[in-house]
Amino acid sequence: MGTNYWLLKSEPGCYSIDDLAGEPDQTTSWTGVRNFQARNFLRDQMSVGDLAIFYHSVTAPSAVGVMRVVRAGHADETAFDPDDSHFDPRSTPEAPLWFAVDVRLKRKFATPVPLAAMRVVPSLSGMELLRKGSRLSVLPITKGEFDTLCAMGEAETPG
DNA sequence: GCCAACGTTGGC
DNA sequence: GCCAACGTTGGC
Repeated sequence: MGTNYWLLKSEPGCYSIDDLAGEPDQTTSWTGVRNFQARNFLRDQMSVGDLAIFYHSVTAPSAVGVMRVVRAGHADETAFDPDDSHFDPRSTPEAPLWFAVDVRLKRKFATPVPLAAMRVVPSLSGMELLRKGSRLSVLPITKGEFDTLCAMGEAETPG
């Protein structure tokens, strides 16, 4: 099975690409996802070696870099912690409800790719991200979409 | 099983 | 700050 491509959302006020860059090994567990469709992607579809776009939502919505999946789906430990804001008593170590993958920063884009810039690129028009009301925080993208976003992110700043 | 109410997400 | 869209919950 080949490499799959993903887009992972985070509000930078909660966890940004610079937070990831500051982690040991620039690696973290992508925790806190509490949506069943996104959970299914994390648990069932993401494999070691898959590549993912890091997307900042809400504040200056934009694609900001690339990550590699370094550990496949496993229980999201934050669901077990009553002091964590993502605590969910329905999830237990014996029968986890929520899952995470581990990701390592591959590179931060030279230039963030704003959502508005994506909207005007025809080859990106199929992305779920661009659909009005799209709220899925883990979503598959195609290799073509991934490559296009990378090219835009590494392009020289105009002017 | 339906559906209204509610809370959350997220662009603008 | 506003509001549209969505997922979840809970009454019936």
